[in-house]
Amino acid sequence: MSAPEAQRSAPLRALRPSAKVLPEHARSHNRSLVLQNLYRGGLLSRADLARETGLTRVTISDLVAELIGDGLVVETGQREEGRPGKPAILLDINRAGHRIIGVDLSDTGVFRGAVLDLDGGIVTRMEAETDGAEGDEVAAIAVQLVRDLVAAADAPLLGIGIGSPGIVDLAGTVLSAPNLGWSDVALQQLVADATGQPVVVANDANAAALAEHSFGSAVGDFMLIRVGRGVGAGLILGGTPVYGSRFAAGELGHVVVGTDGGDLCVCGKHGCLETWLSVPHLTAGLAAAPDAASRDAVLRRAGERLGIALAPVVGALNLDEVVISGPVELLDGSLTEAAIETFRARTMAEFHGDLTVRMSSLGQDIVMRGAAAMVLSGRLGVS
Amino acid sequence: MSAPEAQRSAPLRALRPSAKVLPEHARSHNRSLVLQNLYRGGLLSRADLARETGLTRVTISDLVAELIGDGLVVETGQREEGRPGKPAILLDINRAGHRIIGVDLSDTGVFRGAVLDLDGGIVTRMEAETDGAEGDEVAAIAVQLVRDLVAAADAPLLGIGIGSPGIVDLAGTVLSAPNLGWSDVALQQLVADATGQPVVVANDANAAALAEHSFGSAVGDFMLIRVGRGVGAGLILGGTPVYGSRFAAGELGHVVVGTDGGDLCVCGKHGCLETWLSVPHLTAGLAAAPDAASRDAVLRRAGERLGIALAPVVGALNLDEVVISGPVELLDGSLTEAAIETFRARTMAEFHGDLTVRMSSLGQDIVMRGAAAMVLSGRLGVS
DNA sequence: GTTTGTTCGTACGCTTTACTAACAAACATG
DNA sequence: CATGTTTGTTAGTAAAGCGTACGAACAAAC
Repeated sequence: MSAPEAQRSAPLRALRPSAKVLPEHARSHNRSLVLQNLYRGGLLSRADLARETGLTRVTISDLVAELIGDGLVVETGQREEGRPGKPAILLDINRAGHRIIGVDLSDTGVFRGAVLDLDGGIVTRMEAETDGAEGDEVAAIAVQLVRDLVAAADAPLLGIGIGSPGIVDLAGTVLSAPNLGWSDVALQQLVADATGQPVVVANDANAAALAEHSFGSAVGDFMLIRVGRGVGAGLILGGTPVYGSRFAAGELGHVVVGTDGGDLCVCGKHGCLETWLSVPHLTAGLAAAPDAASRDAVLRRAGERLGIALAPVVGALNLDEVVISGPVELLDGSLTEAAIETFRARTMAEFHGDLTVRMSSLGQDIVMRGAAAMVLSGRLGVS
Repeated sequence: MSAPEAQRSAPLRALRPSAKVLPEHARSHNRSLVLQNLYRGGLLSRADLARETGLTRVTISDLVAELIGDGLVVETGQREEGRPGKPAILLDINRAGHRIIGVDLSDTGVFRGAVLDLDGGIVTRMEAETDGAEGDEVAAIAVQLVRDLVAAADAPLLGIGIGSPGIVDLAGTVLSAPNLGWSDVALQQLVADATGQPVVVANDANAAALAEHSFGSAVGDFMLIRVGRGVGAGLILGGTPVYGSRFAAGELGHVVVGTDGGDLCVCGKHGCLETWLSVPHLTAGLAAAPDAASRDAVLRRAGERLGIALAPVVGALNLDEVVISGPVELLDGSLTEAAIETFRARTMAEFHGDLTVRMSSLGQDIVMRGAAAMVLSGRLGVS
């Protein structure tokens, strides 16, 4: 869900400077590998981990000892099985011992946040009305919400994740978010200073995509289309989010779709994807429709436009899946069906026929949970 | 340039199995790091490399000794400068001591190959007519061409790179290339068995994109559009090629563009990108045009369609650059101009205004040179 | 009840890797 | 000629993972 405007001089993403790699980096990679296996499967023994990772039992024991020392892993008892041999000591991530804070700044008029457990489950919810505030004022509201959440956490925090609208660079600075009146707001720094916790900030659609990747059922390469006040997308290729050279990847809302005009958009163009698909336009269209059939036509038209926009992107990237996130009552059903039909009619089944298009199952909390997934990914290397 | 059909049950790209990392992997990474710096800058001393990479002089000396032992690096004499201190011994990649073989199978009726030096310069050219052969027969022609090139090489080979039309998986098997009558042809294995050399096979558009990345002026994230008998694309994000989940990334030729119909395509749909942009369609359109003005209109219409197709892709990925490769007399000029204009009219300048669209400067040899770049990348880690 | 085989986790020593510290060689400058 | 600088190399050290070996704990077979 993106802002209609962004600053022209956004910094270029630094090209991978090809840094040296030391053995200790390998160590930290293997540490993450252990955590990933524990995170997914859970309840594995050291010997299981050795088999799973290819590392030796000795190395695994060493890594696990380190992780237990850091409080990230706990022994949860013995495996009770009728197998011969010494019974295994089961390990798991210290799920009860840590919490994550996830915040969603993308809603209109309200900031939503939560204390989450390591599985993305919500422990405590909080909201803060923004009352049309802008700039520093609304930033202060966000910081206060995070402070309240930190105070409400019932276990040590792993970190704080924030999904913000607009363009966000890799340092967690919101380069531009017109809806909040933000321009070059160093949100990550701001919240880190206020709480002393590790903070990750990313675009809300990217966060949502990560949630679908971590907690939803998305596998492989996929794009998440987020429909709300605007239209934005988050993209995950090979397990890694795509940010774009100027951090504006997924800014699809103001791309013109089709060659037959369309409504005038706030950006000045006609036929932007937002003029077909955004929630305000959809609800307006539905309200103006006299009967059920024409309401269905509104939804189908929007779905068709989505399919038209998807075709070249899926063609270029050969995606596995497109996930749609937003109000179910609007998006599920005719709209999604029309999108699929249109997409299929416009691409070659041999290349892209196995693409699946579906609604997200994560509902309203998708950004908060995605923000939590960002923390998991950053702190544990779990993806 | 891709095949109109591909098999339906293409294998899914294996998802990163999250392998363990050993210190020796770090070593090989640092080895590549040294080679990359030498490859680009050239003529650096060990101390220079240490400063450049952040590794110590000791480690660099060790790595360089290994690389000299492998014949990949040579000392090229002392630096003659009026600086105090011991004069530096300059190093460079052993450019004269190695050759690469690059092959382009994407042309109609002829396979083109070359012996190249490490900078992508062409030392010896060869061609082989295919005379409409198909299947195993045409594969044998390709293998023989490679054999002849190997025999013609005047220095030890670093490896063999092949750019093939169609869908190619990571193991170098051509899953599908209708123009050649290929289906599941293990080309890499075939050529490796015939020559005993390291072989890399990839889609021709991906190879071309890599050439533009390595030898051309493309920086950052970009897409290369290859216009020939068909239309295909190669995509490089963050310095790495994008293959797609079923290796069909870049298969844009049979995506329908626009919402106002279009000519009937061989695939059965109307208005595929190929029906606007491919060389056969362009030349046919130009031949049918009565005067210069209407010939220009043909080119502009094609450019517009390209711009329409580009808009959602660039929007989703926030690319820096789009490079077009193909017959200059058709593509450069009105067509490219129209593509740029159309693209700008359909996206937000604030997000994607700094996109550049231009012709490739690598000409006809782009695929062969890209194939050589694949070898460089695979064998030296140079990208 | 004992033996056998299996599995688990750990102790020890070794190899690889890159680092720090120190030093000789070679040059410019005063 | 003495001094300072830069280069490349020679030790010795710390980290990481491996292979081997071993004790502990259990099931199954006799």
